[in-house]
Amino acid sequence: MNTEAKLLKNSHRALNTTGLRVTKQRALILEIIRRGQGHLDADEVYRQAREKQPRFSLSTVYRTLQLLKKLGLVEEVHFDEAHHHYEVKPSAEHHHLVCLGCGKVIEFGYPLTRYVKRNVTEAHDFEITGTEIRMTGYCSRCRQARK
Amino acid sequence: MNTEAKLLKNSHRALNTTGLRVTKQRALILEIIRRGQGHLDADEVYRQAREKQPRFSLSTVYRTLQLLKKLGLVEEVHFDEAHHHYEVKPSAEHHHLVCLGCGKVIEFGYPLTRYVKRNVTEAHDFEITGTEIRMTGYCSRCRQARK
DNA sequence: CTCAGTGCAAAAGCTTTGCATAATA
DNA sequence: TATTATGCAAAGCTTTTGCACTGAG
Repeated sequence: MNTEAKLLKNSHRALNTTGLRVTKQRALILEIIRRGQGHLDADEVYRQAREKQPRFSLSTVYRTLQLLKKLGLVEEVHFDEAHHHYEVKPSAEHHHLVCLGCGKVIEFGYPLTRYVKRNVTEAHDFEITGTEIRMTGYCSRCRQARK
Repeated sequence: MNTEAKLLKNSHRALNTTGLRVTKQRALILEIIRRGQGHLDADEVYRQAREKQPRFSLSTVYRTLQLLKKLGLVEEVHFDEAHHHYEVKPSAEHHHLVCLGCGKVIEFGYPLTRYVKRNVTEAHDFEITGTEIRMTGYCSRCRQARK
């Protein structure tokens, strides 16, 4: 079984349930986002997709991203910039450190949701389904460069 | 001393230092953001500004917002939507709860940065200057409506 | 009086939509 | 074969930029 076929099969599990069709484009986008270690924006996904399928369309990227988001397969992440980034939904909670100097994004895990959740839930009568922590600052390299 | 004059005087403290000029527009925007309890986007600031000064320009809103952000007077907040929201920089740390049902934004204070900061700083050799926590979920009203 | 700031209009991103064609189930 | 998904092009938004004019210092 070749790689593409495997991909399609994997994607089936996720897509097939709702009567949605499994297409090469959808499988490819999902794969790109997985490979991408998160933090790809729509345009980067598009560029990579075109390397494999030169006629790949930007609209398809956006439409598929929305679809996958709705299905809960990928997550939209918000940085300081104007556009969104996407990553496959992680099972373990993790957050982001954004360097204001070079733009590098570092992921870090921190098991605080459970803890914070209880407090916030009680205090505001709010059912929490997702948490995103974004910290900004300067990485070691940029700090040295500033001296 | 009338309100406008007071506003201008208050803004002076913040703006005057860098040789920047204190204009009616800048004072007005600052005031709108203060009054707005945070969570205003550029367009809302624009609309409100035009009520006072009909010829107010959108460019001025964007330019001023960037300026105030650079000066550290306002903070840019990222929600699920495509555009940014602004609020006056709070002295005490506080974060956001976004309702996926009705879009309502609830602010909550939580003194966890200090605690998390130390851990993250050490683990990643990263100097943290800002933290934003965004939790999504459903408020009590929307939970009831879903039943 | 000078130069920073403003308004207006035009341009530049990023994202969405309409419609005919291609592909899946 | 019946729809759903795609590609392409055009439209829609939000944000940025250029330039002549206005106003703060």
